[in-house]
Amino acid sequence: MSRATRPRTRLTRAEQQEQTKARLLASAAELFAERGVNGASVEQIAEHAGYSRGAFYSNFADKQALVATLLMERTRHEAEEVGAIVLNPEASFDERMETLRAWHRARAVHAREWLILRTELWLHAVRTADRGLLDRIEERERFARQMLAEGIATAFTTPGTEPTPPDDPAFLGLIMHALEDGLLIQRLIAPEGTSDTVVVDAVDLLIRSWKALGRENAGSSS
Amino acid sequence: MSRATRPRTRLTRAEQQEQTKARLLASAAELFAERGVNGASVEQIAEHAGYSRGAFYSNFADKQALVATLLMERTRHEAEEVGAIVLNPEASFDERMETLRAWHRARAVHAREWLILRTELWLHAVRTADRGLLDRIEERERFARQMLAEGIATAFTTPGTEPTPPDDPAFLGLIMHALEDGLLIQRLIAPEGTSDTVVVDAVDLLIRSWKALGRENAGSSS
DNA sequence: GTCTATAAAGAGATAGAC
DNA sequence: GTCTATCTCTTTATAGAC
Repeated sequence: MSRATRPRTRLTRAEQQEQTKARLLASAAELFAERGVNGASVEQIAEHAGYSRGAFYSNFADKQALVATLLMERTRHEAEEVGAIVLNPEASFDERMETLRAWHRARAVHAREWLILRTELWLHAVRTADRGLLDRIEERERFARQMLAEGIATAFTTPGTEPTPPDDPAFLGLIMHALEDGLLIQRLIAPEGTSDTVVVDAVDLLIRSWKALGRENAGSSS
Repeated sequence: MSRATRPRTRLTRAEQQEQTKARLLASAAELFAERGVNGASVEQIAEHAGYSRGAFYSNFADKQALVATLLMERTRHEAEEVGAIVLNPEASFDERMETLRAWHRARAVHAREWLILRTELWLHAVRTADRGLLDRIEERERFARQMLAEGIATAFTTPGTEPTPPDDPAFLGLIMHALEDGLLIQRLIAPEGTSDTVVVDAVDLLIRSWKALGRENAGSSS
């Protein structure tokens, strides 16, 4: 059995298949961003990953299965990373926010591709009305909103200045999250007037504005 | 000549062709929203409009030409309508805003389809890197931002309360516009926590927040 | 101006060799 | 597990009838 002769230098069967699967997924992500889910054929995905159509079909039942896997993998991966940062109990709020900003900066390199891919995927999920896909997406969006809501709530309590946000934190988190995506889209399709710091600039302005409104509300009610 | 016998009751040749073209465009808009630009075939578009493939190709050079026409037609139409409302010199600011809100309410019925179609079209333009299409889209976005910027600026001068918005009106307009789209997307893919008045609620909160911040800035600088 | 028929290319998916 | 060959269906686009 040739497998026993080199147990470490080469990948095991299972590892190699995982590698093939991962390469196909990465290839699909690239091509989906570039040509859309419908615009990228199975042959192109396989070839771009260095395989043939046969390899594709021995790793995924069909094209739809690959789309589902890609969406779930990316969503879970992202949620885990952001979750690990934001929920880290050993870091202060400021430290966590700084780490999160760094994470966003690192991601910004592929912001365009990631935004297009994400858009392509939700569009695909909405169109196919696939409940499994839609549930995953919904979960991701709720998670993002909630993280932002908690961050905002913390921003209002930490400095010991104003005790009350001017509205439900969940609503403020929703606004922040929606704004981020909206700004990234604007930056993609109408870049004029959008610096590369628009998102953080906008977030900063909103926090300051809400603090001002919070102070006014507190003042008038006391 | 049978044409001369009923000069009014039936459409002229040119009118009929315009009607065919319009029907094909409407059909394409529906199917694009439903299945994506790549997912809707020429045959499906033609058949759904009540024609055959032949009729399609005698009205459009190819599929790409239809996409371009659709995008330009919708963009121009929308800009004209909104422009006519917002730039109406005979109406007061409040009247114009009320008319605009009514326009948005009327559109809300097809909000889902319109959002998906718009997303599908910008995605298609970005992917094909078609400069003509991209320029049209960019124009539309700039126009929307500018209208909002003017509306916000007016909101700060009309009541005679605070003279200065807390930031460049163009930036505030960008935020409002991005936020609108972002919220509509959130409402589509993760409706939980988004009432059917989220957009107007968010806009209202932001205006109030910016006014509060503007008052603070004015107070501290005087 | 619109329809029917058809050409030519590309898609998804399967079967069998290795 | 991956490749090559192949089947079948759909696609875009054109040509010629009416």
